[in-house]
Amino acid sequence: MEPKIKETAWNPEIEKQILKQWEDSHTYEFKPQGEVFVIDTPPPYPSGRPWHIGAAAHYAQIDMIARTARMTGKNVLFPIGIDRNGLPVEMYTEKKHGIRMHETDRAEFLKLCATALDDLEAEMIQIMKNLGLSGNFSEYYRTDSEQYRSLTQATFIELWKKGLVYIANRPNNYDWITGTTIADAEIIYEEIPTKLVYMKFKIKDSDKNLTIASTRPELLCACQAIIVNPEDERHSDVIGKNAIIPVINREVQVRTHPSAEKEFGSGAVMVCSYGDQNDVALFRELKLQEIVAIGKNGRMTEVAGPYAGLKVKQAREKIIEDLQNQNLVEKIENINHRTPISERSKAPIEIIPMEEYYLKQKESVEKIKELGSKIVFHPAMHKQILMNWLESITIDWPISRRRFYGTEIPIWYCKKCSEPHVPEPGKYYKPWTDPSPISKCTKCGATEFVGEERTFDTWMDSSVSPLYVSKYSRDDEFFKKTYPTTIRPQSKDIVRTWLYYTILRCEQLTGLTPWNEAWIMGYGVDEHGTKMSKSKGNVIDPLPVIQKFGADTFRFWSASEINLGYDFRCSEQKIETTKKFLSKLWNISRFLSGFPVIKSAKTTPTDNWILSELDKMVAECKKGFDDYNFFVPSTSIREFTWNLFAAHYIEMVKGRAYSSSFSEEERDAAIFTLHKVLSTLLLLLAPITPFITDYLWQTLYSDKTVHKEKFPQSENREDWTRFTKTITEFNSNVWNKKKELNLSLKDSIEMNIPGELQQFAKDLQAMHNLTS
RNA sequence: GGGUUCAUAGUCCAGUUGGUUAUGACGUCGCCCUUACACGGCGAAGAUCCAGGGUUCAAAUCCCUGUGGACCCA
Repeated sequence: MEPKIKETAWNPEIEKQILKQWEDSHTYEFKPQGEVFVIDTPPPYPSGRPWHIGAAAHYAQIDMIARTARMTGKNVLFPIGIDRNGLPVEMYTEKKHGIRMHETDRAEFLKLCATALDDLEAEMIQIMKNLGLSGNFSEYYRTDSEQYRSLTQATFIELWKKGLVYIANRPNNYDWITGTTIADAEIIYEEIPTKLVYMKFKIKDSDKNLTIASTRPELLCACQAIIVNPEDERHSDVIGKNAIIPVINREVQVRTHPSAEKEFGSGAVMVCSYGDQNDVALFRELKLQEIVAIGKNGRMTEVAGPYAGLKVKQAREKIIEDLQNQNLVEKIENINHRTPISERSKAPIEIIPMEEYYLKQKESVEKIKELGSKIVFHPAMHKQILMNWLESITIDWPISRRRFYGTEIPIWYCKKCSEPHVPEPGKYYKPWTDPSPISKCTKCGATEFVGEERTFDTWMDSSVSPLYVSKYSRDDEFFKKTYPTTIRPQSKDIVRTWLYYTILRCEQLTGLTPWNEAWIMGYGVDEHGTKMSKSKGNVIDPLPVIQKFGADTFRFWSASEINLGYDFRCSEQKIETTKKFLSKLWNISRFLSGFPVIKSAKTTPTDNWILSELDKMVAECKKGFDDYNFFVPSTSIREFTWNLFAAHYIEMVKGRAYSSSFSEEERDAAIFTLHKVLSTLLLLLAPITPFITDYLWQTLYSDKTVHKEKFPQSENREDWTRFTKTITEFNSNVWNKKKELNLSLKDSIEMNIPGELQQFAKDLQAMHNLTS
């Protein structure tokens, strides 16, 4: 019989035809019936070219989750969305057009942002399609669409009415480059070289000096207390006395507080509004009157006297100079200071009191711990990231931002009495340009309103993604069937933001968990283990890699390289060598395509042996699939296929399958077993490498797609795996012996088959041409 | 300072509840076209399982201490 498969290698070009076939026959259409499985897909952010190869690997794996669920008979909702709100596109647009957002017409600026996003988004969608994602592309959503933003606004209005939103004037993390308040989660810390200035403070009514070391001398004008450690004997004599602030010449009291470290500087610390978070805590605890020394423009305010109007850095230089001129500096040390900076703009953040909207979260912490404890994490260890974060929440969530490209806060203020009003939920509101939907102030009865100009923190949008995909408030029946959703896949760096905020918001709105499972992935790093970044030049563009090697190769690499939850290395060379496995699978199939498919047969010991090994592997794969850890099935399938099935079994039964000196029954048993193993392998590999498996499945076994099939089950066969070691060792011995004697593999040789292997003797004799 | 986590051949990685000679891949080096595959086959070299201590008849595996890295928090 002529082999059905002619080519000697898998051609990734075929992927395009298969993709079209899936699309034309709506292979992955979701029906909200039976057992449903809903994925809260992370909508990727098109922040620039190229898309991160680690992200592409991540989405390939999310698709494996979807396909795994389908192969266990579930109806899978795998939404595809694009996240389009937030700072990065604003910064990208500013740079691209050489403009400043706050100096540009708002409507004009928004248009430029949207255009920039469209281009980047198109490429992303193309990569996702090429990767073979079985998602719902026909209904892909954008977080800046009217429908999405109206949901964000509606959920805000709901929480507002529940009394969970308030305005407060509080010290805020402020990024003066981007001109906006930022949440704790957006702050990163960097070691920055800075001067630690030892300044001399005169003690009032005494000739004593107290030395205080600080990295922020420009905040002297905002100093309201000096603290020393109560156990620090060096300073016990000045406690309770007043010190005179150098240059400023104002008096402040010296107090004791345990947060003053004896080892740092001189042991005495000045408390200013606000040098760092510890200052904020001390002002609150000691009930000090705050002095606002730095303005929103990043310059010193009037209270700084001669330094008013200078930028923080300039003011620092100037005041150090003045201190030195007046002989008030003891010494200056150059140190590396761990400085909080804005994750986005990389500018040092300032702590400035500002009026912002807050969403209450402190009182939800216990409830979220309870929900969190019920969510199954894959891998389990990453639940700890959430729990640690919950432990450290101290303030409510500031949700307002002074930015343009985001969902507008739907509030109108009465022009007369400033009372805020929220409109009815369900529509998309743009208060900065829309006429007020409120006609009369509920407080004073006035009829003129002014719209809010600020937008929400982008996590306000992202945190309702499970509600959006399950059609919350849009389609009750659909929502009932799909919420809580099944699983949230995401990377581990945004557990404390996206994962946490989603649980918070969904709990506040529905009282339920957003999902039952969370699947947490590590980062993709380069081949040496360092983070990829544009500045280092070690970024790998996924598109050419996928075009060169094909999606299946990329996917199998992703599965076999990434151990769930751990960081993984990306190297083109590794991806290239993965291709060899697909080649192996292809050629095994090519060999089998020369034999008819036989549905049942009376198997021989050799057949029973490989079927028993197959059974064992199926059970192992199941464990991996159950945990959505594709490393487990991909590596065990590869090892079985290459090192047992191809290397030993196929070689052992080749003679029998070609039927030179065997009975018809024996021949059929070999052919039956060969097909049995291959078809099982194709089913197991279908979620990982959907293209090649579907092609081979349809060529060899069916006129229907493999992706409507179910996983094979372990058959609890009699265990023959105890022979594996002896068989492989015997084969190795023969090969070695022939090599020693300089014989070709087909030459005959005289060797004894060990007693244990007598039941396999006929196959072994034919395989090695034994004469004994 | 606290937490999570990691440490196994030149490189990457496996090692389930402790049990003979530590898994596989990449790379390297030999030999080989053998009727599925040279994108292949066979073989070889390459590991003080981070260090020290403890538990045990027995430790890569469990416990303690330390060192080094990654990430998070303060």
